[in-house]
Amino acid sequence: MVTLKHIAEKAGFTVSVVSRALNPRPDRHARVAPDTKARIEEVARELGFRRNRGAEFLKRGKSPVIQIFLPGKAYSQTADLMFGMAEAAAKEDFPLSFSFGITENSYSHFLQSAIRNRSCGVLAVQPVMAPGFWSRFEPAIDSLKMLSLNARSASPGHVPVLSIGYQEAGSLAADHLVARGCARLAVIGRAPQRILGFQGSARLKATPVHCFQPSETTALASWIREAAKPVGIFALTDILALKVIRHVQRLGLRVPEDVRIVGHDDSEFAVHLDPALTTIRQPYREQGREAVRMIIRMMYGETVDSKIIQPALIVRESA
Amino acid sequence: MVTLKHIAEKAGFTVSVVSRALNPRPDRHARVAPDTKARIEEVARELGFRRNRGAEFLKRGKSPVIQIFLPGKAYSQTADLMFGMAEAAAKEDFPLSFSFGITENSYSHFLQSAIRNRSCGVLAVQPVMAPGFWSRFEPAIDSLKMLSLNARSASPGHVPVLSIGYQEAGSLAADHLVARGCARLAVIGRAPQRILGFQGSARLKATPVHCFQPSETTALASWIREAAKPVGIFALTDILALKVIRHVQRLGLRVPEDVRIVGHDDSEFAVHLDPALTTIRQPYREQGREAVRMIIRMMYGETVDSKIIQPALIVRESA
DNA sequence: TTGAAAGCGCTAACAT
DNA sequence: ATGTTAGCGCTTTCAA
Repeated sequence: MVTLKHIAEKAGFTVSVVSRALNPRPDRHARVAPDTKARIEEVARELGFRRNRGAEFLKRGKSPVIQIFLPGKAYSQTADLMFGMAEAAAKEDFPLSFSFGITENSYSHFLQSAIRNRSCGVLAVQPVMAPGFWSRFEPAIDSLKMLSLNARSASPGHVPVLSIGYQEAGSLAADHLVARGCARLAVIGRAPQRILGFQGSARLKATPVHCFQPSETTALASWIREAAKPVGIFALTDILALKVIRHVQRLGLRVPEDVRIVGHDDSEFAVHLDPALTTIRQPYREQGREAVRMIIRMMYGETVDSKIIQPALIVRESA
Repeated sequence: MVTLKHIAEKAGFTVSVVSRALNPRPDRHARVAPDTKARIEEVARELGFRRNRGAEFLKRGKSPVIQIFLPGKAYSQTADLMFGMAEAAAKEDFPLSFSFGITENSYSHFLQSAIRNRSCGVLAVQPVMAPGFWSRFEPAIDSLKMLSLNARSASPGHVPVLSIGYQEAGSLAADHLVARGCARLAVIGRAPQRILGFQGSARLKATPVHCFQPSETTALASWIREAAKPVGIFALTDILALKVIRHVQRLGLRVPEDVRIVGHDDSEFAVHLDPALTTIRQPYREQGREAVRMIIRMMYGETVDSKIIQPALIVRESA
């Protein structure tokens, strides 16, 4: 429980000097001598000082708590995101508060609560919102530092976006399947961006793409039977891939000889399937870490740029 | 951003009275008149007041942040736990800080950090610790309110434990398999408590149990071939169950007619297997919620009792 | 039963 | 470049 006061006493300065020396964003009008700064930092290290974030932000009329809004459904992905966020936040002693929801309404509640709690850092996987949504929150919303994750709707003013490369995922899948000799491609599932990326890359290779809904497994089966082998399928989740593999094997066809399958998510079970699933791993954990790092910078007044984190293709046996 | 001050002004009292009226744990020496309390609570509700936890605990020389230590590995379960904790904490405006680790050493780091941060609430899935571990933290550890989750090692003094019913899980599996006519039972995987519960219940029904390591799939296969049908298998994770189903089907046997299989975890993919997996669902999410509720009570000085939360058998097609 | 006042750890004017 | 001071929102003596 070492405070600025302890450091001040030991180093022979006042608390304000110590505060300035250790402040992550020193005011240009409040400098300390280099020697002083070095000395104070040394003492702080010796004593194992960790700044009390609550007190720091209390003084600023704010809360250090980073408020986070996530979809309460998609399991492993959300979990990964949370893991990453928790890691990065713990490192800097920033507390977290998670809320879950998928509707515009629950998001609205969340924002109100963030404003009431004087939180200045907000991380959100935003639901699809009606136009005019943001006007409800003016002008309080401007006091919030926000970072949007995988944005689908427009955000107010200049809210930066940290995205996962969904289009790129589709692209990777198509390129891989074509490279493995598939002249006929299909995609099953609902995920506009991934489909877009898949179609885009397939078009470049002049390869036709058929799209199927998750429920259209029989339609997919007959398409598979008729198409020239080998055929390539991009399943938009690993669960779908699991189902497709089962169907293909029931049809008496072989994976990957006749049908090559790429999944998406790199779920825990993917490696245990037979054949082991080739799939796309999204760096959710890294996205979580980066999101927290970015929002912390924003909480200290920096501006950050939007960016996209790229996925990786994990090649196993199914394609 | 409504504070005690706003309420005080509107209700016509001083801040101290408002504080006492709204305090979750009012001192017996600091009562307010029932009318006053009612009036103040009304105003607080009207204004949508939410207590600033940071300031509240700052005054007490503590931090409101609940520090949480979890194994960084087992995915879906840990995620569920986190979901539950996050839900309960958000409801009461308590911030969270998660740390991940599995070694004694990382746990030691975590505790030191919790002490340094003046956190009074600690939730931990404790690793296995050497005897004498706790003496390193005396007497600072006593200032921490701790709740242990699924404890395996002893904790200092009277640290309560909130457990998952692992033994009960084994019990449920054995009872179900016997009720479904299995006269021969096996268990595959590593999880002492679940195995104990399984064996215990099987013994009561005078049914023999064979134990297999996760790697001993061939040994399991030959055991299956020779045993009188139907045979019952308890797979200690759903992933193992997936593998066993595959092996059984390759042997030309049918699930569940010849071999009945019960998994554990109720993973996302369990329902999509063929046949759909009968499995045991552990209430991790509820455990997370309850853990946070308990630790909050402890942070306010209440004492809580250890307890066990019971799992449920989800009957599908495989047994 | 209520009010006045001090102070938790920290930051940010303002003064020196 | 450093010191002094006030105050963030809240709890908690101490007095009335």
